[in-house]
Amino acid sequence: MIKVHHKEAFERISDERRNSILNAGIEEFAQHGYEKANINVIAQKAGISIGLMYKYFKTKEDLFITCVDCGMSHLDKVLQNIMESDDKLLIKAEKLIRATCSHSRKNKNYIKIYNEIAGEKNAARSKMLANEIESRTSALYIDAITTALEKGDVRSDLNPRLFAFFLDNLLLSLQFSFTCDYYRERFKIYYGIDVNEIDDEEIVTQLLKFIESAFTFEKKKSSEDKK
Amino acid sequence: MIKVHHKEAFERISDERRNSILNAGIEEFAQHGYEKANINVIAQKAGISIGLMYKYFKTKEDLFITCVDCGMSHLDKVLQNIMESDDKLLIKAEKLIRATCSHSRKNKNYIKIYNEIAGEKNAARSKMLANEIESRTSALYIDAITTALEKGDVRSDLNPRLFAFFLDNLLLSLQFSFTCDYYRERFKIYYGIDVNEIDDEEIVTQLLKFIESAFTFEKKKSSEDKK
Amino acid sequence: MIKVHHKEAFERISDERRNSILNAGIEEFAQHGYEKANINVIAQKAGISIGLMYKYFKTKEDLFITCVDCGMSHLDKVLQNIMESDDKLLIKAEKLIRATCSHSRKNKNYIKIYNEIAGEKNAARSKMLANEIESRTSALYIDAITTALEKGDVRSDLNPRLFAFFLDNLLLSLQFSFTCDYYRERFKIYYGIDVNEIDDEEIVTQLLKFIESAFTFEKKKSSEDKK
Amino acid sequence: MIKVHHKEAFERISDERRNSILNAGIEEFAQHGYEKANINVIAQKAGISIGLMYKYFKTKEDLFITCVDCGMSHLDKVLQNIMESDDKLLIKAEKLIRATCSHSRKNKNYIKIYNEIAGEKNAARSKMLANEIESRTSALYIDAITTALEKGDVRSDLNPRLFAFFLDNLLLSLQFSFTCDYYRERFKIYYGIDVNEIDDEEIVTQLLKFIESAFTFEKKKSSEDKK
DNA sequence: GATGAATGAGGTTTCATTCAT
DNA sequence: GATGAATGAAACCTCATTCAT
Repeated sequence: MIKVHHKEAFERISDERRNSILNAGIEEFAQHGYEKANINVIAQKAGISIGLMYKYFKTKEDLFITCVDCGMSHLDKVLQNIMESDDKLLIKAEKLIRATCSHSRKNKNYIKIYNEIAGEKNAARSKMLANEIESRTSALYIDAITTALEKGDVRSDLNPRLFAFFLDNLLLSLQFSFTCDYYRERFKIYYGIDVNEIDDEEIVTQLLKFIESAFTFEKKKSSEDKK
Repeated sequence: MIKVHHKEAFERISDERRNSILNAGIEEFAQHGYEKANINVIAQKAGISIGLMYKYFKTKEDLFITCVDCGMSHLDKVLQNIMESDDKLLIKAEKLIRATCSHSRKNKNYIKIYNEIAGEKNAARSKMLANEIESRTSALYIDAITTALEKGDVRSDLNPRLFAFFLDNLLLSLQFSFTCDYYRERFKIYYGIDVNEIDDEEIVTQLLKFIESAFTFEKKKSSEDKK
Repeated sequence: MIKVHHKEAFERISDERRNSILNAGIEEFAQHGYEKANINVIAQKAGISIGLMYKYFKTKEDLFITCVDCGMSHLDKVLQNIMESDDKLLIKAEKLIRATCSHSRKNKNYIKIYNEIAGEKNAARSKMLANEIESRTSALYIDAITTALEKGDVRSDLNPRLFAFFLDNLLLSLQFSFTCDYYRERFKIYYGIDVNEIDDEEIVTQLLKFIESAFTFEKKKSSEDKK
Repeated sequence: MIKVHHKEAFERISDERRNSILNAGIEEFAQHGYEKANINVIAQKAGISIGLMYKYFKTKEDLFITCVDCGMSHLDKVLQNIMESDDKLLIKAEKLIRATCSHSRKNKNYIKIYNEIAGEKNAARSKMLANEIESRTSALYIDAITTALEKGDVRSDLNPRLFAFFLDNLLLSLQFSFTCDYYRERFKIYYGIDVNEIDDEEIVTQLLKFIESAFTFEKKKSSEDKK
């Protein structure tokens, strides 16, 4: 489904070399952002010649997208695991929050690259990337909520697509707050403490409360609803 | 309080020219991002020579930050208005959501610039920008929630700083979804419809539900907690 | 005799302003060298507008030459005083050495400007400057030596013009060693101590010995010449 | 011992190209001085692209210093040869003077570059360059004089470091007088004839006299000291 | 006379991409 | 397949000089 962004040659190389290239690329793109990342440096870090790099990827952009795909597939696996269980929605939510915390702390570069594409200025590329990255996740969330809705596990008046969207927004922002410079500083301003000096438990608890209530609370219809 | 990032000469010019420069800068930075934005183009759009541009700003970075400050002050005024009222927290929240929608639709470039700094890779600059931009907003949110907490208007077991943080995360993500290419596409994937082809009312309603419940719901302690 | 390098207007201004301009120019040119010196900065330091600066001088070059002339005239006065006395050559030499030391220590910027023109790359400008600056000095030296030669005060086989040249070379190098970065470091390498941490007496004594002998020694022709 | 100022790539190229670059650089820097020298012109003269130039040198400054080192090493070899002989000091001096004359006439650009660094305004760079360039020479001179002193070949009351310094000053000034515009004109003013229209013999003879006497003469202590 | 805003050519440096070997 | 030397367009920034007021 997802279009590949590398030349054929890239498929014929050893896993070791492939990983070495992807890791070098991810590191460089995460550290400096797309524009300032330097392909020649990536090739050097990966231990291959720049000429060979261009045997594997037609452009810098293709290398970038391939790195993005690689980073995102990691995240995807985590989600997939959680979402395919039989847990109730709120159990899943808790798992998601915990997974978000630990994954963000362990894989900062993946998140940084995610943050980089969140700033993408090119409409066409945005479209392509969003579809590659968000389709599966969004479907998982929407399905889970829809199911919960059918089972009566959540309030009946919620729009599953929008609630899925809100939920992901919260997780997305949290991810960035763990890894990206601006978001980290912003978190510190809100919470008062640097994200690296806290125990995640308080955040998990509070965010879970926030989500849990949002999903389960339902106003009594009777009285007056703004009228 | 906030350090200025322009030379004195910039203060001596006519409002017309100042705005022309800021608008040209905001447009260029919003469209292309910091790295690819071209100072010569900005000068041209603003109708001044490049030499003069450097009489006003020492570096491209300074011009950028000045544009950021300009864009952010607009947003700030909107917030200030809403938050200084006597409304209850949830009324404020509703106003905030509505303001976020309309402001985002009207001032796309400001939001795009905000998105640009959210991707900042330089730690020092991130710190500086976050403090310039988030300090006031966060204080307003935290205060409002704390007050509501004291009045018993919201659930008693919430952490005001974190709930403020979550609230802002939702609004932030919403803003970006209205304006930034990647987020817009992501929104479309979740909601099914492009953000430009919808009426905001459904979003306002749903997000308000989400927030309202999160803030007011309180589980009965006694009975069964999980179990 | 010396061509002026300023516009008429420069002659009509007050001494205070003239000095302020010259001092600002001398400082800037001494500190940064001709190429990197900034006329706008000089005008600022001098407390006048850049427009006015160009009412006084047609070009940066003219301002520079005027500053040079000003600085050199100071040195000239010192020399004139010493050389017009009735002292014997070696007495004059000692006075010259002492004057060189003290003048260099007190008027670093003049010497630095002198050093700047010693590096002049433009042949025509070099010619003009050298004639403005060296003519009088050289004449004084050559005359004094010629006179001493006639009186039998110095060895009979010296060429007065060349010995004057050598003498001035020694004084020139000494001046630079007191003030110019490269020469100062070079002095330190030779002498072992920074020029700012020494008493001049040892230098005066030794240089005087060097010169005195050079001027007065005369090998006996007859006897053994190297044998 | 001396830090290199080029990138590795510069070491891997052919002698022909290396020389072509160095010569182009030396010519440009000698002709126009550091500030006005144009890297693009150097690259063009050397027959390479500007991009490649920057593969060899990180900055204009590094290219300059490399050119300086190259030029200075030539001079060094000449000196080394003369100073390592068993000749008496004055024989060495004569050889030095003659070598200075002929080397200066043949390698004007090296001397012009030397003159350029003698005008260096940056203290740190001055220090570095002086130590790279003057250390060896000064040591050779000081050693030779010290040895002569021990053997009784020179006057017993001279300070070897200062006399070495004076000697080098004379040679330095002579060098510049052969090649640098300002010094050349100054020489003409002193000697009456352009340095390019004379036979060096007179200069050699006279300078040797000057130095010889300075080094060997010793006043009788007893009799009259001044007065 | 005096101002200083305005100009714009020009120089250093970066880096994606090509191609001969 | 693999190399890495080579290219050159493009961007930021400086500053001598002009000129309208």
